[in-house]
Amino acid sequence: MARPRSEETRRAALIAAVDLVGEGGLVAATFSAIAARAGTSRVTLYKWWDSPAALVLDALLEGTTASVTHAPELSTRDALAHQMHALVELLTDDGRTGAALRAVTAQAGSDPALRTELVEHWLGPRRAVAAGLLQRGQARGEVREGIDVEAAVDVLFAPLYHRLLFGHGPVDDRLVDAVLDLFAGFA
Amino acid sequence: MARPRSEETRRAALIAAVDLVGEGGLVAATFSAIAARAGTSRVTLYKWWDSPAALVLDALLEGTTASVTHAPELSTRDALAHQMHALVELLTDDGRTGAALRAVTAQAGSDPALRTELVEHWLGPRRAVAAGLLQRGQARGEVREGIDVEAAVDVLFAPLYHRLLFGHGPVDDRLVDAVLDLFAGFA
Amino acid sequence: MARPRSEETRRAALIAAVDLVGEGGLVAATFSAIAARAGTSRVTLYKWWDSPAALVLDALLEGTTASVTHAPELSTRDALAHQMHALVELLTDDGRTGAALRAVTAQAGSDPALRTELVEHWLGPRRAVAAGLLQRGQARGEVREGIDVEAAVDVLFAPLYHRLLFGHGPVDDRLVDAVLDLFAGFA
Amino acid sequence: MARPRSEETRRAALIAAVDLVGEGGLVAATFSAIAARAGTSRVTLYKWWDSPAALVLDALLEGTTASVTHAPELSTRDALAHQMHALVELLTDDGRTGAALRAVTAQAGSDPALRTELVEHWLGPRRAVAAGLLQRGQARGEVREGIDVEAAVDVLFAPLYHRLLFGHGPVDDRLVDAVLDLFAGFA
DNA sequence: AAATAAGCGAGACGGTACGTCCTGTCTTAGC
DNA sequence: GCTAAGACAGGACGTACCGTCTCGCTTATTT
Repeated sequence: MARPRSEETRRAALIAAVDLVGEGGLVAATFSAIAARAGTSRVTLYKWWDSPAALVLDALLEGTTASVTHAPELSTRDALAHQMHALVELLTDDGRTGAALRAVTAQAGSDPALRTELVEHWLGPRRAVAAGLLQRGQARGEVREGIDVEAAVDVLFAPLYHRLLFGHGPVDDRLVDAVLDLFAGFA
Repeated sequence: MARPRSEETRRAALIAAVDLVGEGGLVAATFSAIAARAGTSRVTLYKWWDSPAALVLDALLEGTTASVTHAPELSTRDALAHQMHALVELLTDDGRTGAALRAVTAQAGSDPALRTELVEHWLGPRRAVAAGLLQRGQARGEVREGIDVEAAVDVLFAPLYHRLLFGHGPVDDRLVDAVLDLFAGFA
Repeated sequence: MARPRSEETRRAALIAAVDLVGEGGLVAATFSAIAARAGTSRVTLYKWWDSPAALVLDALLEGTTASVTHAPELSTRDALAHQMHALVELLTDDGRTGAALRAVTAQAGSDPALRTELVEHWLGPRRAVAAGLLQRGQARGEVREGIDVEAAVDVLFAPLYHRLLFGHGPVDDRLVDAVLDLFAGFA
Repeated sequence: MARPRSEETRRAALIAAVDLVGEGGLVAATFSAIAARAGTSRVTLYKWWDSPAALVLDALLEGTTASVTHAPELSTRDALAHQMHALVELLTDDGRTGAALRAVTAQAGSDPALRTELVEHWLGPRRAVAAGLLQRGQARGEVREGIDVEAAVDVLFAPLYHRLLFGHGPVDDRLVDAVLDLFAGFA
């Protein structure tokens, strides 16, 4: 019995936010700036999102829902490699997504609510996929039984996020191969 | 030929900054708040540091200069374990340092200048030590010859920083052991 | 289609400003102090006034709108005397207005925008009245035809403002009488 | 047993101050700016002057000491006209002096100490000369006996300062003539 | 069809931090 | 003892954004 939320406004906000992050980092993506660019009212943004970072995260999740892939025919190593390469590509592709993810990641360090969201909706699902692959590998005999699966996921993916954040080395396919080469989890 | 910088003021600022980060994250550590707590002038802070994060980093570096250890009698694995455990302890000890490092790390994601400082003065020296251990290990025959040393350092340490940032799992000695167990760099 | 300006806030600012000028001169009437005393936000003041002096001028204009008087039955000399005495009374009455006018007048010397405002909304209307009286006097034959009306207005009123500013002599009714006695404009 | 005050430094400060006032008004003539331009230390300025305005006034007095003229052969009217024209010339000549005087005058409105200085060392001597001329005129029979001499001085000179401050009309020789024409003090 | 309720743009407002400027005081060292 | 150099606390400046608050218009449902 009331007017429904305007989808048009919502999309305009998401696009404006990601654009602004791409141009000037998360600092540039203030509610004021997003509202101005999206042609909406600031109050509307406050109503639907807690912070600019939450808005960017929302955009991020919307833009990359189809990242969970099924490939039963691949070996565990190849499947993991596939997922890692996909992440690398995502982070380095057009810059937009990488910049947005880096911004949100950084902000999460000083915003517990955002961190929870990020872990729950971004990191969690991706970790679950990787953990699933490792467990499937154990069932198949391709992965050692005794390993700490959670730690293994960290060993495989943390280097990528780590370099994304600090920029002390490139995030590329060579890194993925090197990490897999140094991973002692395979049988 | 002029009044020298007040060391007292400087220390008060460092302490106030770290305390504030511990209490309310980097958001709480504004120059205004630091100045108020340290009993100094805001302008003085602007004069000596570029941002609150830079100030916190300064405090961090000052508080942990003696982290580079020599232990030639240890095996490469034990030496690396030692360094990793030391990092874990640092991050979990009183909470202060961990919170500060998390804050600075996060902020580095959206502050290139800070990132440079952080990589140069915090991450760099620690990575150099680890890389040195790995190379010494290669000379000793304890570490495989063909590995990518830089990537190896990432594989070993990134999981710790990763969990520090996202909090999706504990940063403890068990994690260190699990990571070392999954590290395929040893001969 | 938006929240209307708060008249309450506006009045509080005007009162606070005049009070502060009365207590400590225009130096004391900073936007910070006015905001603090009026219980408003500093930013709101910046939004509506260019400077504390402009705010005080606003208050001045608001407080003395009814100064233009009609008295067709008076002679030109008496009408001018009336206006001059009214100004004297205004400047010496409670001290508030005199102090405010002195402050604004002084400030106008180093603030072109304020000077324009002051001339346009304070000095101008009052000069126009006086000039009107003189011209009416010329039509009536009470004032010499050949005089420079603008200069005459200066001769009559400048001494009052001059003494207000420098305080080298009293601004009182005796001065008004003396000035009129020394004015050679009457036929 | 001590180093004497540096005359060189003093002159540099005076020149710098007047220059700065000429360029950007009294607002631009801060102790900081004067010190920087004069190549002296700020503290030295604090030691010798109370405020930038006092410094400018000092320069003003120094530059125009020779303005008191003797001319016994002139009529009272001509002598007064001479003094008034001299003032007009001073205020309009190169702009430097006029700007400085206007600035100091304005500042005097909100600085009692400066006002005292200004009245005592600038306005007072000039008023005394004019008053002296009027009294000499009374002795000679050129000036009416019954007039208020102080008020007369105001009537003659206030219009010049008034226009200088408000800029509502030109300060020129025509004004001087008009004022003298409207002055009813002559016998 | 009208009433109702929420969505929304516009903009005012108090609040807080920003980064800068100047003040007045101080400390140190050179002349 | 004058001076230059510069550190420091303090306070105002003008700006930006935040989060909240009226407003009044628009847009769907729901009686």
